[in-house]
Formats: sequence, structure tokens, C-alpha cells
Amino acid sequence: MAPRRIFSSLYSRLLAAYGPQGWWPLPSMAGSRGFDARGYHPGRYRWPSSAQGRFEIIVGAVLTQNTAWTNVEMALTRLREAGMELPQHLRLAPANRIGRLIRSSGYYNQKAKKLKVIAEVFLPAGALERRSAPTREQLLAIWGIGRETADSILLYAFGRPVFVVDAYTRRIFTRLGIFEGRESYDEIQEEFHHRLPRRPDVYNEMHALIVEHAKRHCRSKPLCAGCPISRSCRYFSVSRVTHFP
DNA sequence: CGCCAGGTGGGAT
DNA sequence: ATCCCACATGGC
Repeated sequence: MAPRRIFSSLYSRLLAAYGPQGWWPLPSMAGSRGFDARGYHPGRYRWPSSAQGRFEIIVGAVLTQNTAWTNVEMALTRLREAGMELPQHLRLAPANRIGRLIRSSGYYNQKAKKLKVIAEVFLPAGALERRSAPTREQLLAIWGIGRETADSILLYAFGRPVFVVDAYTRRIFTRLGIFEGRESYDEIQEEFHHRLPRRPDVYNEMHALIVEHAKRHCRSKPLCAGCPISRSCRYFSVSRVTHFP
């Protein structure tokens, strides 16, 4: 396998193995036309057409920081059922009330503060329109938004061609032998930007496939049996030699 | 029980 | 620049 093609090859094989992922999930759309029971949109993905959808992605991106998505689903549903899903609601609500609603997502005191900050940022009329997307620098200046959250917002809420790097990306590509493990976020992102077509739909699917692959096979304790990309994986080769000398 | 989960900010070195 | 820690719930 030519090194230059490895990223595209991994993309193809993960897609063939797991199918289109339908990110970003919108629990508020669960059961609606084109969405499954959890709010994923498998098949041909469409970016959110409404400001409300974009804000739900932004809230979800904050709530899922170092947290399982299932816990975030519960929090998003509780917010919506309490009528607290929009910037104008969150802006005025006491942090401890928001905290109670988002309890399941963990770090709820921290995250309640973060939601109040982003409510202020995205409250102004037009702030959630596609064409008024913030810059990465503007997002990073906001308390509670780091690199991954900023990039998730740019890609999934605003459809910008920005690749999202997460802990799974680092783990999988280090095991593959493509990264050493100590590269910075921006270095890893730059590599993806260089190796994949500069297209939001490609970045969307690649990141979602990485998450799925990390959950199914490339876990903290790896399950290499049946792994769709083991033939390109350094870790797999080495562990075979180790276990079957 | 312990480990893990789609990180971030703040402080020390 | 880089390391270290607090932040917290729910599922397995």
C-alpha cells in the first residue's frame, strides 16, 4: 500500500465495514423522516437546515466532552422537555437549574457554565446562519470550547471542511503505526487535511467511522478479531508475533 | 467493584 | 511548551 493512499484506503474499508454513519445525531429529530430512533441520519446526510438544529449540535458538542454519547442523549432530551434548548432559554436560566437538567452528561456544573457562555455567543440574530460561521480562532477564544469542540462545531454545525481529531483518532492511528503518539492536535489534523480530499462530507464520515471503529474493535483493550483494517495495522502484526511466535 | 467515555481550563514546572 | 489535575455521570 502506497503511503499516500493509506488514508483513503482506510476510509473505504471502514465505510465498507460499517456503512454511512449519519452524523451528527440530533436526538430531537429521532423518528422523523430520514432519521432513525436515536436521531442519526444514515444514508445521504444533510447538514442541519435550521438554526435550531445547528444549536443542538453545538450544545451536544460541549456536552459530549470526555463523555459517552448515550449520557448526552439523555441530557439533550431533558433540556428539550424542559423547554430549555435554545440560547434565549439558557442565557437567563440559573446555572444550577441547567446543571440539574444535564446531570447525566457528567461534569454538569462545568458544562452548565459552558452552555450559558455559548448561549450568549449564539444569541444574536443571524449568529447561527450557515454563512455567519465563526472562525476557529473566535471559537477557541470562548471559555469551554477547545480544539475538538471548535472543529466539531465548524464541521457538523456549519459544514466547514475541518477535520475533527479526538482521542480515538490518536489511538487508532498510533496503533496502525501511522502516528507516533505524541503529535499535537494540530499536527494530526494537518495530516488528515493533507491526505484526504478537502470536503466536509468526507471529513464528516471519516471522523464518524473512526468513532465507530474505536467502539467496535479498537477499544482501550483491542478486539482485533474481525477488525476490518488489521492487515494495515502495526499493532495487529506485532501482537500476532508476540502471541503466536 | 474498576474502567471507560467523541475534553477543557488552570496552575506548576 | 508540556505535564498534571479537577471536573462527574452512567454502562458494562
